[in-house]
Amino acid sequence: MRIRVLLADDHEFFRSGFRSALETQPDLECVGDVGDGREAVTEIERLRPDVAVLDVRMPRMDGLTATETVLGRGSTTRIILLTTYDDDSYIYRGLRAGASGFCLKSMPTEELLGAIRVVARGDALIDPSVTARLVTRFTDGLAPAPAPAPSTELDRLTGREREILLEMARGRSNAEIASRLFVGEQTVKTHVSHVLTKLGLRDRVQAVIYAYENSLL
Amino acid sequence: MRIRVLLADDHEFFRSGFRSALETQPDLECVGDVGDGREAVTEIERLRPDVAVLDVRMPRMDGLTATETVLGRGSTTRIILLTTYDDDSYIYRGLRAGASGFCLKSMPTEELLGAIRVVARGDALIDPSVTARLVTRFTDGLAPAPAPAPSTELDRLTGREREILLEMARGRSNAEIASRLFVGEQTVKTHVSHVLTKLGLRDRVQAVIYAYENSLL
DNA sequence: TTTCCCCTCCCCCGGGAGAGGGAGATTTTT
DNA sequence: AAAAATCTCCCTCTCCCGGGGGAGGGGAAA
Repeated sequence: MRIRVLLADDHEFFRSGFRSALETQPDLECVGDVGDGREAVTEIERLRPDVAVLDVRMPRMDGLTATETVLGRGSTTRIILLTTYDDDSYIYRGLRAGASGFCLKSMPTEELLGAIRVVARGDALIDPSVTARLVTRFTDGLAPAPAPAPSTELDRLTGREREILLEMARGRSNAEIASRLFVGEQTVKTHVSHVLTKLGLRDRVQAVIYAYENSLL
Repeated sequence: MRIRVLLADDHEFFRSGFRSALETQPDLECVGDVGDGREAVTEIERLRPDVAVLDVRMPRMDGLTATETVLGRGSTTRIILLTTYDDDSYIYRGLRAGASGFCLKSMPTEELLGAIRVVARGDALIDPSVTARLVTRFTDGLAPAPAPAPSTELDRLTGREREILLEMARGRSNAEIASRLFVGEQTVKTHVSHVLTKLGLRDRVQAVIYAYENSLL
């Protein structure tokens, strides 16, 4: 039985190039290719492919949301997410959504085809550049968590955590925050960790960006 | 006489897909494809194609610089620049450089092939969605004028350093910046150090704040 | 009362960040 | 032709950051 693959990418050339690469492989079969995330959801549920290769960034619905949608509805299709550059924040959300693989588009053709076989047999494959820390976070934080409402995210922070976030956003180090708030640096670090985890951010740099983008400053 | 086309893009799939699409067209001919900007310059000057389709983002030299280079040297090759989504900041520079077309990679194949014919006969073509963003960029970029305020410090930075600053401001790690700009991580660290020193900042967190406070984002 | 949640603090550990130094290549300026 | 600037990459070293895991006290809800 050949591995049935669905491809979703908004670049037509990428799709056609991928298709021809798949057709050279006796054990792989491309059952369809679509150009946006909503079509991807529809086709995955209609065709039930073994593996779906989704671009992270697509019109109408991105690959992450598409992954959350189909897996949230109980689909057994394995998902490989494709991204152009390694952006950890995408990867985190993608893995939480239940994606089995995360690859770079610049990856050589053979490796990409190999990745499809890997996830088709049930294994997970993450680009080496992403590390074990994301995997471990994935395995224990594995609540479905499908709807990341933007305004609700902030409410999940406690009062102290919001304070810490604002201090971070002003560019202060943990030690500085600690002395300003009259607590130990360890305490600050704990709060910082919670803030990052709850908001799905990687480090304090992204926390600063979050604060500015959400008009907290 | 067939229209002779040169293609430059760092993604192998994209190039091969594009080539096969071109081969189905009796009036178009792909005279070469290259994977980076410098090769593009070399090949444009050697092969003198009618149209060159250049990805904006490529290793060694980006499509914009390549455009500026070849057109600055008097080449008559028409340039179509390809962009993905998020690099609107480059559009303006691309048009100034004298590019004849500006298209999104997600554009349907037929339209892209049509665009080649359009620019080959001397007309200009800009993707509608690109135009839209260009307009909004103009309209809300009018009020603040040429921004004389933050100039003194900022223009002490070299071009590369400004690029690095923007990358930092988007929350990217040194490794991510390195892969996006196709240079080594050591190089990025050097630039980052220079940026911090020149702007009198302590770390990249403060660099992000600087970028937001000075409306660089 | 028991069970949470919040705030506080501790340890260990890996990895990234940034300083400081040097060096080669290319291009531009002088 | 020589000097300066820019971009690239290498090394070592220190320090902060963030994850994992654990723990105690206090207040609020069950």
